[in-house]
Amino acid sequence: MSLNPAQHAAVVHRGSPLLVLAGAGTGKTRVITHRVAALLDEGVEPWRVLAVTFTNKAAAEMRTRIDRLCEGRHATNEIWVGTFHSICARILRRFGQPLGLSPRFTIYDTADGASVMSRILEELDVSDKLYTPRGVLGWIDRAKNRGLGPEELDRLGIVEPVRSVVRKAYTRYQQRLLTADAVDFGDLLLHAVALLRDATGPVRGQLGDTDPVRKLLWRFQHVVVDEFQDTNPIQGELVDLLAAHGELCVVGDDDQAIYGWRGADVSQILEFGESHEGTEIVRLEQNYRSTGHILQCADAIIRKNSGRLGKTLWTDEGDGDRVRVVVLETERDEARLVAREIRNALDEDASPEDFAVFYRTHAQSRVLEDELRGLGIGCRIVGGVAFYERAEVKDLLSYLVAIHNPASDTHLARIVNRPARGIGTTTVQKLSAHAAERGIPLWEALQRPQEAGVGTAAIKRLRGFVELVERLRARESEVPLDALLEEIVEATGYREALLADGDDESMTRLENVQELVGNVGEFVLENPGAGIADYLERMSLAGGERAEGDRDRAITLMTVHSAKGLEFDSVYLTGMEERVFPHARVVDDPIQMEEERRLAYVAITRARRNLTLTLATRRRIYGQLQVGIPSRFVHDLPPDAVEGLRRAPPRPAPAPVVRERSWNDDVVYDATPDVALAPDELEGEAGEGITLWVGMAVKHKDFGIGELLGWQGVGKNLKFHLRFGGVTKTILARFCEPM
DNA sequence: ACATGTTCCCTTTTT
DNA sequence: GGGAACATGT
Repeated sequence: MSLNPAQHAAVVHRGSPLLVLAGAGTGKTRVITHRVAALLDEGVEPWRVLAVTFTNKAAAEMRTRIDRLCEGRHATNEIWVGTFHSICARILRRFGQPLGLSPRFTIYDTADGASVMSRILEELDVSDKLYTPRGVLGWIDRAKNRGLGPEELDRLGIVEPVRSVVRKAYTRYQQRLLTADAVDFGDLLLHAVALLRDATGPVRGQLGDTDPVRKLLWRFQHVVVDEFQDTNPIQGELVDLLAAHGELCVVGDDDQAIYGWRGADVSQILEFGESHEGTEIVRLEQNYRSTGHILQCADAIIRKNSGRLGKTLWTDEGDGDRVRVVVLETERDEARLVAREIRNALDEDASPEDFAVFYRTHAQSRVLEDELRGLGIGCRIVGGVAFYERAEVKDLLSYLVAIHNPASDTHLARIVNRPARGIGTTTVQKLSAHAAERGIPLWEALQRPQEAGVGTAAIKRLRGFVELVERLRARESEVPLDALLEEIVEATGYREALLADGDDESMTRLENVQELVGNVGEFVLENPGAGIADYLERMSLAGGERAEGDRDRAITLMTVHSAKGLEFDSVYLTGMEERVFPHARVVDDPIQMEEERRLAYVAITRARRNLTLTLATRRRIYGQLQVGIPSRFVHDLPPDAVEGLRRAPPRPAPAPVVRERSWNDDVVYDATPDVALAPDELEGEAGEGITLWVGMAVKHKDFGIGELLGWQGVGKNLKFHLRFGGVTKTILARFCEPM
């Protein structure tokens, strides 16, 4: 298939910055890969091309597709393709020494950072109720996303006394990480930018410059950035630095910006033209993915946002089936419906990989997984409670870190008594305090425990531990990584301890340990000669993406966020209720609501042929039964593109009786035979009641007439969120009357 | 030092 | 409802 005119224009444009506004399903990756291939065909050397993506999956796919396009004509492996974080890691390992980092520095994940921070907060002696490690790290992360140091926190709008605490914590945290030869995610970007920024002094570098970092500034003749709408300011600066002497092409879709909460700044794509002189803008609007009806729904959702660059997707493939909306009683009914339909389709020879089930938050996945597995449908759950967050996995990975990087106190402290070897918290605390006092790494304090005032019994055990770690450390260079891990499992007594315990939980842990060993084995197979550092980097940056082998016979369950960039024949978008999607936490903030709307847009545009939106009128949230009403996004869908949904006729004002299962809303589900559930599959019973909807008028005897914003609870505890003029109140429904 | 009990907060979204 | 962090008892 040849490129359409817009795609072609984006591929061949040269000589000035290029902004490609690529709507969902318009062949964005195609444009990027063709552009890179064209550059190589024109004689640009592969090592002078950089392609940056947001996720590892996208990077892998891009590389594969570039390889395929170039078919051995070019040394495509010399192209730099990677995520922001992996590219920064690469730069810092090579050139980070002036910043105090060794080439073998460790990348700390959020949990590692939190463990460092919790000690710092203890030292600072601040209230652990007011200042939690993750809370303070949140501020630090926001600062880092914008390239701000400890002294510039006021630019975040952070006020006293929090600012002082965060400033002190931030300063100490950076020192602590540096002495541990470690960086966190934010540092990867921050340090790389600092390095490159320093190299752009008054003495401008040039080709042939001997300074390695200045050479780097000249290296890339072409830089291509994917998903540019999700970049944060520091990433924007990084891109500008790397493309300082080359040509920059950014690709993205302002309508798919969904990471504002993480510091991404849509204005970078909105204002790219202004900030980059001579920018050429190309719009991709022809959609090759979805049916017309799906696109009509997507457009109806997104057009309500303000501040868009504005695109309208179109297809010449026809309208296709209508988008379905199915209203169910409870989240279990919802899950059963999804499971039943997919089961039927699979029985008629559909492929599992064509199905995806989306939800707003991970918490919603459990019931769905339950019901799907109940019908024998294999599920692949993306993200969620990660394998790599299990205690046993973290323990073993901590052994790897501690062996590889003796300076990493936090990992050493984690494993010193794991499995239990009689080195208790008192002992570890004494050693830590001693190490901090003398300004030495914990590892050194461990070797001279008598100086820290540790008792004789503990001293003996510590000696055993130190010898154990040293023995394993010696093995690092002698055996392959997977063999080393096996030795760790044995030599530390980890396996023995789990076996001795013998209960179900320990057996599960043992299985996880086996799985980790297997995973490392696979990694070594794919990357012969890889060491601890390579594996750990993959773990931390790839979020531990697991082997895709089990993918074939399984359907995919994931949050809408993780669905970005993917497409499926049939998509189920579940939990389409107010306060679920859109999430309760954003309904009062118009800015966040726009992001939520973009999220809905992303979800809808994932579907190729079939899209089903489901919602439950009652749902358990935190174990509390909540009454739900159809999401505003459901209301926004164009009636002609949708089935299973009709407006209820206006009703006379009903009596103000409010009981459980006491409302219907103005959206009614038309049961069609293949979709309907048998009565015995439904939880609870039907009942008659009144109609409630957001925006309806409700009267209260003291406050007068208010506008209904939402509600919570059931039965006697049903409460209304009401706006009376400028004030909002939450009032028990039984004190109110509908108008 | 470890096992069991209790409370709390949680739920956005993740490189 | 449920997991993790804390507290208490042996």
